[in-house]
Amino acid sequence: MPELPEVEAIVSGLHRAIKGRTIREVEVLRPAVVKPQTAALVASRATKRRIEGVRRRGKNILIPLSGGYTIRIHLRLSGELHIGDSGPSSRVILHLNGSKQLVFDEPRALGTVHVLSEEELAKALRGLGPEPLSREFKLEPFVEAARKSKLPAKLFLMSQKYVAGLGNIYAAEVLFRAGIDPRKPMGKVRADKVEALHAAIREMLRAAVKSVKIAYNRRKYKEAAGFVRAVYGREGEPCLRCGGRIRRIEQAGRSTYFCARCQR
DNA sequence: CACAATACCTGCTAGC
DNA sequence: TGCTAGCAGGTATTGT
Repeated sequence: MPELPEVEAIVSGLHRAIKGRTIREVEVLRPAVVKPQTAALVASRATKRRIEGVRRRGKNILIPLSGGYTIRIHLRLSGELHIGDSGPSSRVILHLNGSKQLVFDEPRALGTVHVLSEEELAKALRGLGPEPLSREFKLEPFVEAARKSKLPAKLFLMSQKYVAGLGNIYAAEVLFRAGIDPRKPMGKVRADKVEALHAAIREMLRAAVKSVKIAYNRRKYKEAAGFVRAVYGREGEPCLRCGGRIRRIEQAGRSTYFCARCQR
């Protein structure tokens, strides 16, 4: 379900709600989501620890605890994280003081919850590219990495290596904005288009974070990213720019939507 | 090393 | 109605 803007909205809501609380008990209902760790390890590392904050790195949700360990949650495709009641797809429940509980729901059980030492965390996040909304996301290194890459443009963005946080929807949308064919090897994309891509990533994500936060604050989780969709999920429909048909192709087993006339 | 294929899971929906 | 095929906002691991 979530890409950077959705994760950011979840994180900022949770930060306000649970910072400073203590974890009374950890309930792992589906051990598969903590693999390769065990329920016992996760519980022993997190129980009786204080939550120091909630933050985001790429699509990872990070909850640093007193004592040096950090909870790392990845929602993958269908994970959700909220304060409130558990249900049939709840996989992990963190019981907090003040009779609140933080519930990790994941119908497909692809998402993960781990409790990591500083060293393990560094290793888990190694290889993640810069945060697109931070100063670290500089134009020059991005252009240079692009020039050297043979990956199709869409996979370049999805790899998380050159910029963190884009997923299937935003990768497609941003390529449409920059007028880049998702199949084109990144190294063959003209430099001015790579620059346009860098700008589009920042602009689009900044706007998306803003609107998704507003939507989440109103508990409207469904329509959150709706406004960005110029191409995603619009196979056969007219391109908003030229009127041509939006196409759907498959890349690395995932759907890619684009306008073959506007993206070259 | 780069890159492609596959594994990991379950639920929903469009079309017989 | 009931079944099936296809698809899902992701990434780690395995294979070439």
